[in-house]
Amino acid sequence: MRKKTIEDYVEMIYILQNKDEKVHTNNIASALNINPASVTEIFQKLSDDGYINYEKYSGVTLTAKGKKTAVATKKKHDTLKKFLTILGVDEKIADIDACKIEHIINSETMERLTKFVEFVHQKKEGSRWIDHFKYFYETGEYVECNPLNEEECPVHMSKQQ
Amino acid sequence: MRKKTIEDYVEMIYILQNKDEKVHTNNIASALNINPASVTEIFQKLSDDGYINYEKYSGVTLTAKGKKTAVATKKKHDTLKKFLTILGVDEKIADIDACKIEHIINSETMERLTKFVEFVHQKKEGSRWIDHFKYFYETGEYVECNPLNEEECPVHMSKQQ
DNA sequence: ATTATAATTTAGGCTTGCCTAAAAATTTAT
DNA sequence: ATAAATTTTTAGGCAAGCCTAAATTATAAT
Repeated sequence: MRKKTIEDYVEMIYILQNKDEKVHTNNIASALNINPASVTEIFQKLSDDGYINYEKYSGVTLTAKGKKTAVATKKKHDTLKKFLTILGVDEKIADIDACKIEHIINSETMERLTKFVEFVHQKKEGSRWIDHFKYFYETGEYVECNPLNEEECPVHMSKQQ
Repeated sequence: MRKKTIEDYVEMIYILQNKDEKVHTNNIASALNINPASVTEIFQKLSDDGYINYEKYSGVTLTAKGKKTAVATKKKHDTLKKFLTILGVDEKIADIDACKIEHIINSETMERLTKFVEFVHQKKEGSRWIDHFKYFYETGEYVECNPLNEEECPVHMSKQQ
């Protein structure tokens, strides 16, 4: 599996913290599929860098800095996932890809994607072209509906019936 | 800078090969901003893995396998870049992000993005909602044009004048 | 309270992808 | 054709991110 970034760990601590308050070596180890001994090293590092409060044999909690990073990362993740889902990517795959892309994407790019998701969620026109896109994806045919005769557009017909 | 993948190297060899036929240690080193000594190591590895033909002190050329990988990677890159550009991401940033995403993105996701780009390039309706998106991005306002009165839509008005 | 079990940490090791410095081969200039 | 300059390779080193095995600490069961 891919090497994990600081963001991966902080994000996962954040997620687990909402269940258990204190997060332990083993939780992270099994959640991220790595060896507990490695988690100890990582805890040490995250602590040095000010992301977590760590004392041996007790669990860890996020610092303010850690939480900020976690929230930002999770937000990116969620937006990316939504975005990919809009394009029709399977939810599981969207999740996996979001998890990779969230660490490398430029912030301007992220902003655009975020706006795109917002835009599409404004419904109406959004859903209109999305339907066309899906039809295009499935059939390869690019159909344009006449605004004056939208009811006759094959893309929308099935939905309205 | 980020660690490079096999794909990075193969892709760059492919690009340089179109200019010079034989690609040398130094070309790659300066193009990818790493040490020539490191390129030698990488050449050895790529050769072992069957991506290039390599003989010491002579340059390298791509094998069929190498070329296939290169073309596929470059195609992904170009599509991703186009895709981001459609969303309004600055071209330079789009290039950088494409270069990162191309190595990690799932093939199903890539397929969707590809179709999306094709779809948008079918013009007409594509450009219609894209204009709306841009307007939304810039003003924060979601404006919907009445299909019966499209000429009056503030988003399109400026374009038509 | 003692023992057994489980969790955590330490210690040491491996691989990958880079680096620098020095050696070797090749190319260029005279 | 030889010397100088350049390119390429070799050798050795380093940090990151993981691992296993063994030691330590904490927890649970009797």
